[in-house]
Amino acid sequence: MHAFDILGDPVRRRLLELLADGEQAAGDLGSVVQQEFGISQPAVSRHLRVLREGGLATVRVDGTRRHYALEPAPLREVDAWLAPYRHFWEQRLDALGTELARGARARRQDTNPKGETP
Amino acid sequence: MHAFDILGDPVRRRLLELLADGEQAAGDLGSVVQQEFGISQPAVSRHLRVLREGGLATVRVDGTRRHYALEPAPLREVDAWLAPYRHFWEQRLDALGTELARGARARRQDTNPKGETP
DNA sequence: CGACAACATCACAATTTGCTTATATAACGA
DNA sequence: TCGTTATATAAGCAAATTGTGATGTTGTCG
Repeated sequence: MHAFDILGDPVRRRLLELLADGEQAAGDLGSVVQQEFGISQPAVSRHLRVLREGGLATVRVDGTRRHYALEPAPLREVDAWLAPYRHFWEQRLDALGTELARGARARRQDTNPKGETP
Repeated sequence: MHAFDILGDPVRRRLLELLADGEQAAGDLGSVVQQEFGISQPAVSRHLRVLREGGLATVRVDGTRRHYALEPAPLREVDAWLAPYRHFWEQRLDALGTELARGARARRQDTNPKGETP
């Protein structure tokens, strides 16, 4: 299953948002998501499984608890897929952005002269 | 339908890739995608409809042709959703990246090389 | 040992999705 | 006007997804 498919579900997106703050027990993730979406515990468990199988989360077993952690690699791929479109909303920055991502370590001395925020 | 749902389909992702190069007639998009995925014309038409209804593409009618163009706004939202995760793979670059996004104005000299009007 | 807690899996129903074939619509050109 | 081209819509079907209630499976603890 492609990362985009996995991200298609709002429950799973929420789970990933929760995981962005760091490792969380399945039960803790569950209570949040069950409340917010009105779904059952097995439903949450299934979503967690999809995240696992899609490589978006890893589990650490600790006694009877399962601690889930974010695995960023697939998100990175999504980010990479998005790269060619980024210039549509960052038109004048993409050239420099590419360079940046490649490792050019900024010989910047005059960045953001007007101090603007988008 | 959320942008992530729309991006979940490989045919639609391919269509967007083709549209990244600029406006394309439905037929041209179709011939590429039909060949690559072995699907029929109605199938492609349906995918184009999903892109339209999801706000990812717009159509310009020209006689019997329909020219599709990319509408980047939803992709931008996806990009924004991804932002909180980006530091997982760009740890030492994100500070500069932020600064960049805020208005650093690249010494660009090659804008709009083909002289196209949007 | 026995009961409870934390999670996973099973079995099945309801939707949803994506494809195909057939057909409709509309503009063009002879 | 008629046939052709370009594209969309409709009808029907198969497969995948997501949910629920029931039931496992392991640890933990008194």
